[in-house]
Amino acid sequence: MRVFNTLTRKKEEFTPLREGRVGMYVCGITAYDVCHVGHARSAVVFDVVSRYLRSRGYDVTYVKNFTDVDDKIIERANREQTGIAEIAERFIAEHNQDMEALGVEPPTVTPRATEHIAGMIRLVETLLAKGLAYRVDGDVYFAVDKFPGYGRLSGRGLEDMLAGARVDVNEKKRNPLDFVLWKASKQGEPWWESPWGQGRPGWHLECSVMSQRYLGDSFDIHGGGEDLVFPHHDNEIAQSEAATGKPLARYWLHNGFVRVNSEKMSKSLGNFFTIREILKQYRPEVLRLFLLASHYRSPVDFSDAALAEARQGMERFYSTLKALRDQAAHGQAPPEGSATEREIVDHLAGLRGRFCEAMDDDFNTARAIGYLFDTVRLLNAALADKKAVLSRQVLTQAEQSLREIGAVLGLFGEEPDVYLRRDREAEAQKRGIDPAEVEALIAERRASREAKAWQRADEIRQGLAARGVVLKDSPAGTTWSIP
RNA sequence: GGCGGCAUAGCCAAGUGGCUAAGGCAGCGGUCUGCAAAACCGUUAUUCCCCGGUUCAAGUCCGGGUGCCGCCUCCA
Repeated sequence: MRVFNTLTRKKEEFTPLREGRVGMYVCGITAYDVCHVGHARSAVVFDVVSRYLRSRGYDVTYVKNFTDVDDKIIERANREQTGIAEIAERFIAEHNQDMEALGVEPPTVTPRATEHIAGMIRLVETLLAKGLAYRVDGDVYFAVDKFPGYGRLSGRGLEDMLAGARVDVNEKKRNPLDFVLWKASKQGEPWWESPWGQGRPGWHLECSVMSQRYLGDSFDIHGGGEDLVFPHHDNEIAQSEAATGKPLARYWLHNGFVRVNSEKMSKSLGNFFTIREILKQYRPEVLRLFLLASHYRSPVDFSDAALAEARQGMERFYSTLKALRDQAAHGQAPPEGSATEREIVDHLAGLRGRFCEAMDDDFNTARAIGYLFDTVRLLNAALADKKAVLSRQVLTQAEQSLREIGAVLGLFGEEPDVYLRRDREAEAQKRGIDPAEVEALIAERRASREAKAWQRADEIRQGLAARGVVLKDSPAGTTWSIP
């Protein structure tokens, strides 16, 4: 298995510190607002990473934190005349709902910053004792020039950064690039007792403490969005490694951004779509397929057209899954294996290998999904071939293979009938189509067809088609969909 | 200003120097169908932004250019 390591900017062979086990830490959200599609990407990407590692037999400990004390939380709490705990609690609950809806498996541990204040104070004390930090008026800062190799992850040296115009002006800092470990709380801000007075932790500190607490001084994978590379992850490295003298994480993985019209989706730009807003319009797996159809490090452009395309793809998968199941239920189960059956069995036997080959190459979900579509095409061809009746055994095996591999991507988890029904309901609602009316027209058309009144039957079909409703006649009756 | 990334068909997108450049969506032709839809078959990039170089061989490596994006401030 090879993974791209931000630290070296290369794909490297993945070797965990302890055989058979993987410790993974991913930076989670600051709980001050509902999650948008950008958060969904990070969550889905690392969900798939942990699912895949587990499917390869690793015992994965996945830690994802919640930042529940921070300027923005304080700001919102003040605005709403409530406490930061209430705000954090509320948005953590909202986050958890969104993740569950998206089919994201809960991480092994989901620690919160405020549960680890004591550990943070200890880490600051260690850094002070080692002379890597200094105190000013109740604040404690990390002295970046005392840590050789500061900025290694983002690939910038101190000189590079100082040359940049945009550095924080703060009189208290010895070096403009120093960052706060602990800050004295102002009037009305939440605070904890510390050796430096009443204060609160700096943002970077919590991840250093919580990763160490749950995964040890050194662990295998540290992940997050690419915007966290600098300064957050560089600062984590500085704090942790300065304190322990050991490398923090072996592999640093960063997912690319979700864009809107070629711009980063973000709160500050205001160009974001919340997860719940999208899930009103599309099945959760549509969003997952959209996100996983590109490599996790590439940017993806979010748009309704892109989601609509992913929806078509999911429709294709579920239609095949449904066809496999329907035919297995009604099939006559011929005993002898035909040439078509042998071809399918051979193909399925190799599918897992191809899937792993793609995923082993830095979690190439896009390629993996391509292989799944190959399988679908082969199966559809066999299903469409009336001469080649497939045995129940092969049909079931095909369905199981698809589901088993899909599960690693968090796809194909629904019953095909349920998926297709719900998908249609959402689409009907979106377009203001009344299902009862459609059913009534279908009944009228059936009567017309029975009377061979083709003109009226076609009129109904075309009328519905103009509104996006497509009818499909089969020996069992007429069904409808909104492609 | 400093640092970094990306550029592959109408669109999305994979592509680890070497057989015919995955896959999806959309389109077109056909099979099937009363007509359709779905599905299937066929078709859609002599070429991978431009220029130069390395190599027997480059979408893939190197240099230059152009365009887009990100980080350097909270940010997944």
